[in-house]
Amino acid sequence: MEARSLVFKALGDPTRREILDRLREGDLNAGEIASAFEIGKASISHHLNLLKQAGLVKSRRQGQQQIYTLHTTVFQEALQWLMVFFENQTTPPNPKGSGKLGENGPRG
Amino acid sequence: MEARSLVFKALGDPTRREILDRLREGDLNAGEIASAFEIGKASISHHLNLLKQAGLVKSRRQGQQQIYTLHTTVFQEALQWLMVFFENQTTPPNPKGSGKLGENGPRG
DNA sequence: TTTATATTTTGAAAATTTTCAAAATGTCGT
DNA sequence: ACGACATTTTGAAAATTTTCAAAATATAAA
Repeated sequence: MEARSLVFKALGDPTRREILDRLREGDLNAGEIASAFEIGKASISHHLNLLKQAGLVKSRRQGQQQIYTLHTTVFQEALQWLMVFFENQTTPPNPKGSGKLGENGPRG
Repeated sequence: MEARSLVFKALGDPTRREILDRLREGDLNAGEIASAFEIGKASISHHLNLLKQAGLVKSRRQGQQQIYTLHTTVFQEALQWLMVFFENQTTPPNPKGSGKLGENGPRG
């Protein structure tokens, strides 16, 4: 599947977002991640695999354990894609400027 | 379902992303949107409904037509959520700074 | 009110996702 | 090689999503 769908689909699940959230505080192995949830290990393993396919996490083996880390590059790409929705948006034909771009519009 | 999952799930489908992309250039009615895709009108109506539930678009009636518009507030919230993954991330224990934040890190 | 146009809702099939239990794989310590 | 532990893969059930055709709804025009 295309990279962008994989990323947004991965982010569309609360369990997977919580996994990412926990990884922000530091790397975790699969067991540590699994024990934070009610669902089984196999299910977590599946979620981890989706996150990996999306490029949102990387994993490395350390002895018996598989250690998962956030991989921020893909987050940035998703971020950029979202930002284009503001920066490149042609001015709509609505009455009264709809350019809700924050304090400074596109290009300052 | 929670707002955040709705938004990311909505963005996880290529058809829905293309709908959003087309709406960037200006408002469109349901028929105009549907005719840009191979799939049936009922299916597009369903996608539009999901986008609406996610808050990514709004619709208004104009005569017989239903006109769809981008609603950027929710984009910004998704954007913010993603940004927190950089700004609030505790420095990882990896060797050599992993703060891949672009030219200027968080807080300049 | 009848007819036409635009869109949504309904009901159902096909496809995908989530989950679990059990089996398989990989690594470590003996 | 063997047993214990950590994790993934497999096979299958349950739940959700995507799609379509047909019916229903809403507005407009005659």
